[in-house]
Amino acid sequence: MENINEILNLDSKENTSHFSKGDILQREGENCSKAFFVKKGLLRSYTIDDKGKEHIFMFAPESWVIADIESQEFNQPAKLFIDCIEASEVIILDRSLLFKSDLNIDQLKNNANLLSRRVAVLQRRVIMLMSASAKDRYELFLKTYPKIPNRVPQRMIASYLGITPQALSTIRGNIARSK
Amino acid sequence: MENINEILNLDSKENTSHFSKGDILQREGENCSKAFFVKKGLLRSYTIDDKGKEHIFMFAPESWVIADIESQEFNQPAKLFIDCIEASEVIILDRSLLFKSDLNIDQLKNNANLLSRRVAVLQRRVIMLMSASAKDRYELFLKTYPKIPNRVPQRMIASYLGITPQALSTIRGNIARSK
DNA sequence: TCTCATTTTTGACCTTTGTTAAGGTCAATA
DNA sequence: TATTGACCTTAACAAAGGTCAAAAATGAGA
Repeated sequence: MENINEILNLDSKENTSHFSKGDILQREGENCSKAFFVKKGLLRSYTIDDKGKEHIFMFAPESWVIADIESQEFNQPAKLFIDCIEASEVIILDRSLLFKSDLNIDQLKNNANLLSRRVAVLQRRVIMLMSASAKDRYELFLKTYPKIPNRVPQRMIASYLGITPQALSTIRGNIARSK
Repeated sequence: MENINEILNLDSKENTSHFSKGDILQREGENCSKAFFVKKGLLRSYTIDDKGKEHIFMFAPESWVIADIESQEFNQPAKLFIDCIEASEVIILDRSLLFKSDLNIDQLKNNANLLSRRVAVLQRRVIMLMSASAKDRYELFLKTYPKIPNRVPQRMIASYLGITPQALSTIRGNIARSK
């Protein structure tokens, strides 16, 4: 993702927005033609279900792009909230840039590569959710995102893994005890 | 996905391969530089875990493309098996076509759209796996893929939903009884 | 430092789903 | 017809994870 700035013809100094911890960049139900490139800090996207429970869909630390691609793709109001876990510097990208502007061939190819990456990550996540126990999912998460756990409260990790904070606490207890 | 043939500069008559029910197009561990466009029939991709249990990652009926994008993206041997649930006619696409050949801008944009669709579908699946009960997942599956259930044994639907065939049978029993 | 709110841990109990095993249906075929 | 094998259903029991509640730990502000 290193040259996303170039890809999108953005001068990062001019286009950077600053947000505080807890600021909400996108709410469920809003129009969501935007994507967010994280220069600094940490964002997350999540849904809230019927029972008011949060389900974290992804974390976006430095240099990641985060957006509600499903809703954008089908021209629907946002299904995901996006907010700041830490104070963050963000470049707001208009989604239309990705497809409708006059990008050159290399830019488009790079674009396709970014999307392929995203598909790859999601493929892994689906398989993990289907086949692995909560404990295995937690350990895989620690391996895959070694820098995130220290920056995120445990209840959010639990939410990302699809379990309750209590279950995660128990799992951590078991792991610690068995060492 | 209607004009994928055109996108990939393929003459479908010359490039179509025929397979029988049960034929395996890709095995775990193989090189997987290929993708498969289904002209007719039904394919599936799946993993087999440590305990020998199958986990179906996706179904691909007519006009879908199926491939192990994760492994391709990271240049690894295939993690997924791909085989035929029904006798099928398939166009075998070389993955390199998607990025390395001299595609024009429109083709590349279409390409990006296909990938966005895929991301969108996977986003929905992840959220579903994290937040919905097995019964809700089954009912959503029926709504989302109304044509597939009749063509697929129930144990495969169970495998796609991430539950055992017995659990699915019980759920179906409950649904039938409550009507 | 003290306080208050938030987060994490722990435990008792419950629900959902997995496991194992048995029996039933149906189609292909000897 | 009898047999085989794949698939589906049912049920008893086990295990994983959820729910509820309360205590302990942590942390940000005054």
